Amino acid sequence: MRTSRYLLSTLKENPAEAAVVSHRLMLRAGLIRQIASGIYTWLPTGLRVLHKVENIVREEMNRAGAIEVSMPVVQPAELWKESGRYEKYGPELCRLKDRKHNEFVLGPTHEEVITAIARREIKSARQLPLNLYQIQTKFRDEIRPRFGVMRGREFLMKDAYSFHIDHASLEQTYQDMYDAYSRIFTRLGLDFRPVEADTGAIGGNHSHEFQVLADAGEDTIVFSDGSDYAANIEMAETIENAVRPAAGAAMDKAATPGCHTVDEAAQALGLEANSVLKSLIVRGERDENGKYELIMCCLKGNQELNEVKTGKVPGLSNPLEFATDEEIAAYCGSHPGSLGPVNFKGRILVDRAADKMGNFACGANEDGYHLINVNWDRDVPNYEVCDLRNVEEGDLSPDGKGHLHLRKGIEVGQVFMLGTKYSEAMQAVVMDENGKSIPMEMGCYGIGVTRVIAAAIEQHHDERGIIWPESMAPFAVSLIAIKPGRCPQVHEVAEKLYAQLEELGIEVLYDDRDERPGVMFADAELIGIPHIITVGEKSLANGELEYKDRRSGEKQNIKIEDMTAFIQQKVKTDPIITA
RNA sequence: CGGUGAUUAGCGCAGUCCGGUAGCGCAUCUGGUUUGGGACCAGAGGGUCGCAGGUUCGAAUCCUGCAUCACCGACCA
Repeated sequence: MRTSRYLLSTLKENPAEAAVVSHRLMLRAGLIRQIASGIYTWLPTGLRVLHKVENIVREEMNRAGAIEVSMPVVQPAELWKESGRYEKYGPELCRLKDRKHNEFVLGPTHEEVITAIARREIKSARQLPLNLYQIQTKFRDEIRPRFGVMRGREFLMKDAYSFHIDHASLEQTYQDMYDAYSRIFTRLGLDFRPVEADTGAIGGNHSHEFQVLADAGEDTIVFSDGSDYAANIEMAETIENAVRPAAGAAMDKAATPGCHTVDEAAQALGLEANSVLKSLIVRGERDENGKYELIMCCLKGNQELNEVKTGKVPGLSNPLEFATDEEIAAYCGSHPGSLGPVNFKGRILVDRAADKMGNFACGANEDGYHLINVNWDRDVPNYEVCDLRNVEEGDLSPDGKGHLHLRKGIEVGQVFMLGTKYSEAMQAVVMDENGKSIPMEMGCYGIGVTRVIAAAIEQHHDERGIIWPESMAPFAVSLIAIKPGRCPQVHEVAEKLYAQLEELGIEVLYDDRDERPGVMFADAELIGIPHIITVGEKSLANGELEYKDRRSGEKQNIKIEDMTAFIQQKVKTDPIITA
């Protein structure tokens, strides 16, 4: 490709709206342009990268035995009503009507469509297992799109769905997909971790996320330094090895006027936050009339409630809902900030770490007062101990091996065992050997193709721009001719080398603009092309060309006649897994 | 959805408090000088000041409403 005939679209200045480095560089390098909040055009350079990622994903999916299909973006609402998600999915599901007032949705995911296909096309258990995938546009009307394509509303996703006669077969395909994902992200040059994950809105009973480690990530992941335990913080657990101290002096009441937070109360009482109990009021499960009870959750004052784990406690609202201040005042007789388990009239859940506290302080259920020297059992006879808190840096690994560490991650893929959630709701059944019709076991497996690109940039950049992993680069080689208009030999050599590289099937961006060298170097480095060849008068005098490695910055001169072989060798270093 | 802020040339911004001929830098075009890391000089083009209404002799500026965008939070494969 000649730069003079291409749309480079690089920006010299930083766009005002971009807060994270990948968003900024994607705009500056001319990969994407925003057309509305969370909705982007992919410019030529960006699209080349997108195709690179797609092709690697496609190769590995095919290798793992999945079959490619393409499903519609616009889907009849009818299917979503059948699965029950038309009501359940919420405002993130974009709904629309056609001219005949029929209801449709923009697909945020494709379980409904694939299940409708499977129940019609799969006629015999002998066709199983079957794994179908597509690489296709999704639309989710996110509350707050941000960070460019990292959390867009319209995005490209590879989604695969597998169908099985039994759970053992599902487990096999789940493992195959897990392995395929590991190969994909390795080939893409990403530093990633598979972690145990919550199943969220998709449902199902077992799931792993593939997280790319990056400070800009929106997820917190937890892993052990003594084993291969790794989990999203939503799921992560720990072992509490503290021992509850013996109860001491009798419970007493202390005035804490104006104290509304744990820290304020602790300071007023002359205690550390970890000696004060944090009491939160949440809603229980709704009954058929929509009524619910209020439940108290107790944590150590310096620890955080984990809403996902708490929502899974039987009898609690899930997703977890907090009580309003009005509900709390009416029920407890005091406001948040003065709440505590002593004489609380409802169900009390105590986090496992908080259960190890003794002689602690807590709210008195009376505005402006706290209780001190409180002890479980003695002062609070009825309570349940559960796992309610977020794990913290340095906590023990739940397998007893090593300690936990927290890092930020970008979720680029997730694999789920769905079980029969959709096949039962939508009657996707096959006959078993006894002639009995049974719902198929299902799995689903997603990769955020557009998000992968942002994640790669978060991990691979410097002050000059993007440094693409070889496998994702929009071009393998940047060929820069210094002032070809002034020196005919430069022009001649550059043109010849360009033709040779093209002939070899190496993707070259040949900067033939006759710009000042600084402009061309800056663009090549901003776009992140891994190999930069410069043709200039200086080294031509010795019969040489200049080579620069974008990643290491190392330069070397190569004889003109050796350059094509040299580059062929360089381009071959793509870390393709041949397993 | 709550909080905060923004919207002026293709991009980045000033001007708004205190109403009076719409500006700066970059980019673009022309001419010249330069020529190995985002050149310099001279000139030119480019604007319904987000939209609608109001106040005023006069509105980018004041008032009202709306829209869009961003950031923080809540939420989220």
